[in-house]
Amino acid sequence: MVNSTQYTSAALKAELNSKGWRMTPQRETILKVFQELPAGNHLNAEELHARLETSSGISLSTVYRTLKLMARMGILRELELAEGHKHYELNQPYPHHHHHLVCVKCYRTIEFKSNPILTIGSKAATERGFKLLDCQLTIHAVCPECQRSIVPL
Amino acid sequence: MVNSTQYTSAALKAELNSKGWRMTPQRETILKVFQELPAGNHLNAEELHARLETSSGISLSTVYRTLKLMARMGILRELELAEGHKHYELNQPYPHHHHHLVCVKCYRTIEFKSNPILTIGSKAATERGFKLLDCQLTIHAVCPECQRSIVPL
DNA sequence: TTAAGTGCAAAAACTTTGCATATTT
DNA sequence: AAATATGCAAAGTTTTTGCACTTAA
Repeated sequence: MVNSTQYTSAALKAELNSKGWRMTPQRETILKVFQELPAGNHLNAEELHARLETSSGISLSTVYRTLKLMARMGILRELELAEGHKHYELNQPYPHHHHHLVCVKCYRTIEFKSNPILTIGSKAATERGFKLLDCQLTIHAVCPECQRSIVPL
Repeated sequence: MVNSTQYTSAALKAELNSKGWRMTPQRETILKVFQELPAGNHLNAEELHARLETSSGISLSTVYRTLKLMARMGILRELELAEGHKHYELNQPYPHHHHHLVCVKCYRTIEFKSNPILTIGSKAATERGFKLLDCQLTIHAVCPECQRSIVPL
């Protein structure tokens, strides 16, 4: 378990309460799933729901509501890597913060880090008075394998 | 009309043909719509279809198919700025290439440029053998106005 | 000619919402 | 006690697909 200490459920509760929202077992469980997710993994709503269903019976509605809430709070990052559905991962601070290189054909995804980008992104936001939540470079490209294949689309 | 000379329909035809695909009036028309779109504008499938419907009667299916095709060819950029639907814009080279700063609450979007990011992105792709199609930094943040409002979500 | 592209309508996939009930604060 | 959150089922959006017909190469 690599990332489990980043963001405690107490911190989540505090942040929720400061805005008049509430901590619930569902939200705590969902946070935990993301914290225990191995680096480089992402989940969409359906996948998260599948993991939760067995143990806790959290509904799909709540999954969607929680993902949106946490993304807007800056706790989760919304990734648009593959077709059709958003994926989510923990929004981690500096040493773990990373970007994505995605093959538009096979959707293979590679993570990479870059401090300069983080710096440029923060500056772009703050100098316009925006409060930064997330800063992600997404590179769309064709991977070496797919460059060779003549497969269409 | 600022960008009309960037990418001719002849160039599109050549690129399509090189892969066994075909130029069609629909594809030509859609390219033209994007070329004539004022800087800073984006269209989703529905909006593009609405513009086409009046004159040319291009179907929604074709709109979706064409957007996906052109995005994967690197001609269009797929943007994930607001809720629920993708937006598209021309994927423009260097002097026009830009990134997006988006308010997660009101979805106000600001474009900004950065050469260093383009450089870092190209390098990240090519040093892994990927052929670069697009490189976009998306910054999620809260705009000054929305920081003041206590409106939830 | 013949393989790719289009339009249509139907289906699929994804996400949101209304409402009664349960829970935090 | 009051207001937020949840679960369920239903509805809403967005996107894809099958198929017969058309058209570019």
